[in-house]
Amino acid sequence: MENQKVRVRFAPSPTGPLHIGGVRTALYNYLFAKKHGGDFILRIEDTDSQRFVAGAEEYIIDAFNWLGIQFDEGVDYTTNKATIRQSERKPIYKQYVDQLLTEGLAYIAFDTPAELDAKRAEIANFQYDASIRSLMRNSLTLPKETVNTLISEGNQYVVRIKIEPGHDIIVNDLIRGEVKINSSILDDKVLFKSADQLPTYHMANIVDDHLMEISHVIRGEEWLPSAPLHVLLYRYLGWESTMPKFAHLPLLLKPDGNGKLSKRDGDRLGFPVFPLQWTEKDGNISTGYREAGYLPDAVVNFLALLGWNSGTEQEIFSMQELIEIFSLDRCSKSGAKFDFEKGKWFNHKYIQQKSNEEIAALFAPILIENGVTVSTEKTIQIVGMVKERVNFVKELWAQSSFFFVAPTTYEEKTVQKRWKAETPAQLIELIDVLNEISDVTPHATEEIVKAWIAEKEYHLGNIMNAFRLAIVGESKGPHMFDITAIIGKEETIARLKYAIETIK
RNA sequence: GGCCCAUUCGUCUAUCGGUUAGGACGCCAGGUUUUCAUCCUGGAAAGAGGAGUUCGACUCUCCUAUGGGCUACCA
Repeated sequence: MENQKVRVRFAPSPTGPLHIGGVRTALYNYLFAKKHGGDFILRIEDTDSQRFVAGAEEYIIDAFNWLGIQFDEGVDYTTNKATIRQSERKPIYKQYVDQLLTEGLAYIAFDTPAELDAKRAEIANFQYDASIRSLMRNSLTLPKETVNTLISEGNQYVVRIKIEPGHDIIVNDLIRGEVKINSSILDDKVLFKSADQLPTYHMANIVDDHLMEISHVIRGEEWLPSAPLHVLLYRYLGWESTMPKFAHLPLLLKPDGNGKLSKRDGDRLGFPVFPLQWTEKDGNISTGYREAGYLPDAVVNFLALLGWNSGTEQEIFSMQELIEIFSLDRCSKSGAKFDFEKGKWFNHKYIQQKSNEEIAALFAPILIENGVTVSTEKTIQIVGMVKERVNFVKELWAQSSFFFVAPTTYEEKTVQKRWKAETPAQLIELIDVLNEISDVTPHATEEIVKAWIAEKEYHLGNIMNAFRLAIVGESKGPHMFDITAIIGKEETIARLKYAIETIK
């Protein structure tokens, strides 16, 4: 048992796009598995036929592909389809439900939703426990013949776990330590529904984790309250000695206010909560980290540090470094508010870290979108000049559009500040100076222009800022002579002439 | 309402009884940049409250408060 191979799973329900909190849970599972040379498994928990959403499963696999998180089992990467679905394992669960039934550890209940609602209204703090079940219509209160008759007549029923009250159940959590709960506050949870012949989450989850030899269950804190039930199920099924170890992760919280992070927060606060874009049935589109311009490794890094830290002051980690250094005992216990600003910073860092070639390749489609045709070589060069000023690849356009498109208007504030009465005459002189230059490299041009400014005793700042305004249209951008070298002498002069004519 | 979990700068966090309570994001200031941004330097900024235990508590215990989760024939 102690030397058992590490096998962990990510077990989403295909009820919609994968939430960023789910991504983090999966990431921690992945890091833990890889750290220990174990397996990471995808299992689709589609036991709720009502809430199934088409496309969700594909979305989940696409998202992890984008993030660079690979499953060892549960995905067929030639077709990009999930291979383990609970909805396809009905007979397996049924077998164990029957086992519990014959051993008297579970029972059949015929209560209708209406009957249950009535009881809830009647009894404060209603829970379906030892005292209540004696008042309800189930195989514990009804004669055996009646039960059989009800079933054969086609009445729907559920199977409930039979919980004995009055004893403590201990859950040993790797992150939280020992959590003790008294069985009296647990209710007889539904394990199986006759209507669709499917188990509920709890039953399917325990059976699958056991059968798949899962060693560690790493999941969100929202599962902590049902962990005692799960321990009980392992016990009832006779699997307690090989029960996986539990680790309940803190939740991702809203950046403002209270509550856990939800899809609506993204819409409301203007940041993605999904890895990839998702289009709903009604056509509503929720943006994703990918579409927002995030680099997948930046997202991974950012998420890894939301609820875990290395204990060092390092903050930038590659996936490989994370795998080496990750450990569950450095996970924090309290929920983490989602800080979108820090996410931007991570992306900025990752953009700087990448080569100009890589960033240029991501920028190329944006150039095409803007109707610009330019060589790869030049794109790489320009990216090198402006990438340090952006957080996202798409911001590169605003920082570099003047390389491709001449300004037709000029920022008013800068005109006021930089365009003096003598400026037009000086720039006409500058055109003459530039015309004489044969070596247009940044350095050579700079030498000559500066020599002219010095000779005429002009104010360097005044000339250069007016020059920049004419070429860029505003007061921003890289070194002036780097810009002129890229756009060329003809274009530089044309822009100067246009500015002289246009700016009054 | 009941049960469970949590609580260090605005945010993410370090600290595993003895520290000037450290780092990062963000913010502010200065520097670099002939511009803008980047970058560099500096600054403001925290132990929820109250009882214990201890020579000594951010750290251990209890109470309170606050936040979060669960309380479905959802997962």
